[in-house]
Amino acid sequence: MTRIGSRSTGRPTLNEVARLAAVSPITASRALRGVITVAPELVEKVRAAAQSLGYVANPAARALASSQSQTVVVLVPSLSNQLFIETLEAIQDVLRPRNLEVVIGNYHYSPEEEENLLRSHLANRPRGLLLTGFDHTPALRQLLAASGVPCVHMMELDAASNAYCVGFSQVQAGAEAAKHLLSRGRKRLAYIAAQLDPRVLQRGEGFRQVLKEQGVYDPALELQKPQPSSIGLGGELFMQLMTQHPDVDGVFFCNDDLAQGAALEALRHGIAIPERVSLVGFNDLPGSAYMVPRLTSIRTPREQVGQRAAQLLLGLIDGVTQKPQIDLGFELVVRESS
Amino acid sequence: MTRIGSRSTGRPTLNEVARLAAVSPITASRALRGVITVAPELVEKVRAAAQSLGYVANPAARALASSQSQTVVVLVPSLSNQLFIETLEAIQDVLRPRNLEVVIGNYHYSPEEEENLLRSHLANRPRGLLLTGFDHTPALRQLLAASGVPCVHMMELDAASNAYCVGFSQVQAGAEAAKHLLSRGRKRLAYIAAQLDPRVLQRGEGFRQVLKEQGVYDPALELQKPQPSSIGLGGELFMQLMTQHPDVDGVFFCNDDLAQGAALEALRHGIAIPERVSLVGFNDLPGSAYMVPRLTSIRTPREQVGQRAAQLLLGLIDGVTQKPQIDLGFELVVRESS
DNA sequence: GGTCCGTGAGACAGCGCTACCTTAGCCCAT
DNA sequence: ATGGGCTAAGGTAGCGCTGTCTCACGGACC
Repeated sequence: MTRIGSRSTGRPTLNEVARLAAVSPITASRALRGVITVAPELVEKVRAAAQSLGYVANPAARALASSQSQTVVVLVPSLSNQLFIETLEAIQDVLRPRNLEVVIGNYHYSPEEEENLLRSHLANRPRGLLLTGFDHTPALRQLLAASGVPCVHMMELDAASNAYCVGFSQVQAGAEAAKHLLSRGRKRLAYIAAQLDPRVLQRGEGFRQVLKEQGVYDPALELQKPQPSSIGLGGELFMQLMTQHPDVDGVFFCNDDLAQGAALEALRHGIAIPERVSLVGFNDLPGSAYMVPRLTSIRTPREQVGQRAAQLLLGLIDGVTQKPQIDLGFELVVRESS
Repeated sequence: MTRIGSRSTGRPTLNEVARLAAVSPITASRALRGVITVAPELVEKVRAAAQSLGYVANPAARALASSQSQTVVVLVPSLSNQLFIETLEAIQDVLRPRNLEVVIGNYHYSPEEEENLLRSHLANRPRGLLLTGFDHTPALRQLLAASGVPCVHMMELDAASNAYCVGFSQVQAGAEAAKHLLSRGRKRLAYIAAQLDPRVLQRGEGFRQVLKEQGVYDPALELQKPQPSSIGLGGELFMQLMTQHPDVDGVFFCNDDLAQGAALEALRHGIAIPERVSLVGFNDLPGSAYMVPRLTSIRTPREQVGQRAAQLLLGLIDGVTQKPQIDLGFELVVRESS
């Protein structure tokens, strides 16, 4: 039994693995990482030794020595929105097999909180970053540039910048909703939005542009609230709209939970959907296909965004040149509500 | 300009802070951590120096030297279930002010995946652990005991073990649902469940026990499916049940999404709720209060579970003796569906 | 007036790993 | 036979921080 130093953690170290495998510590390190050519039989010996000791590398020591951790930081504005959960799952599916730990940061739609989160997470020297959208504080941009850590932005596109991004055009998606409602012969079109993040504003902008082009835009029919979107709020805003503007015959919602709440409230008040008003939601969240009536929505490729963003990031980490912009589009799913 | 070693990261170190503050590095370390008495004026000098250099401590170096990181690992079976999101948010709210980083692990309802996650996360020497329920592999229990890391179990109670836990009695909650339906004069009671995790099984057990006591238990009226619960599945199972057993007059669902799907499907098929069948859900998820009709449900204290579990863990970390079991109860919320 | 103790500050060494440089051995070309 | 280039393995020296021991100092006590 070797004497264990008072500050030791008591668990097996790389040195012990190396001793058991009768190689030098550095060879053991290389064998386990598989980075530099080590004779196959030595690799096998080291692997066996590590296995038999139950060796697990100390990430802190590794990070300190290499000044780099095996983590990827993902910052999302919310976990309550099912949207980001599906994206996160897809990211994990891509990065876990590469032994990268996914660290999740939730900044609650606050750019300042996002900046603080990034600052503290950068201290861990992550291998890569996945950020949501482009709405960051100037200080965050500086941190990002100074850190030199590869970064991919998700959910939005920005042809103007040369940043790496995976997403779709929120403006076009909003426009698509407007065109669809117009194609159904609807003329008095309203926009109900909450949680006014940049993407929601872009959707509204696309919707508005089409209405203006067709000469049917009425700013009085826009109901935008900063609070988080929810089923309850959707019902409330919808009834408010229908009371103040009974002639409205089509509504676009920035998120499906609002549309679901509206559909339920319409049902409760006997407002015929789609006969009197057509509803179009956004994101095609799980419940929408089962509402009464089933909701028309714009399905957004959130899993693919996560998957492709993670793959793009892996490429950047490996130093492979990558196409900076990936547009994954969106899909209008027409159901009974329109 | 001091020469920077080739392996240096280029960012300010504690040594530089100490030099600027004209104290020894160890004093700077103590001043910034606030652990041992350092003269207040020195603390101030060190703080100012750190501030002016933009110093952020290197967590890897700190973890290596102290063989302890500033993280708390939370393992949850799912992120898709809104339930755990609210718990996670509450945990973060308690631990972030204490400068503990919350690391989230999702094991997708697989005990084996949970074990692997814990194994890899223990390598980081976390300050504490928050686990969901008591359904762990034997190897996980061993890891846990061997690690000596403080641990709190969430969502379930287990009076038999001496483990720390914060939750409520799933069995009693199921029983409560049965009693409520019986109190409404219902006799042919069914149980619809999916995602058959231990907590779902316990709810079913409580429900079943009451029915047996009242002599109205019929095993044919239990519909249990292992796949994830969802609105779609709830509608499907409900219609299947009503087709095969048209005399059913009350249904308890293990989760609200199933109940929501059932309510919508009932609406579509003209099955009168609650006149013909009463529905009782579980968890009181966001949409349930807005369904048509509004759903009766059992509200579970998920935010409080997160909050109290985190607080209990903080106490354990600080070495304060704690009451091992915290029962937060649940609340039957009666609405239109029953 | 000397001893003791408590307090605040510093010196030293090491946590476990990997970057960097060096060395040993081999093959091929000359 | 000799030299050069190449590959595989090892030696050395940190990465940046903190645990542990030591020391200097001042006040309290006999």
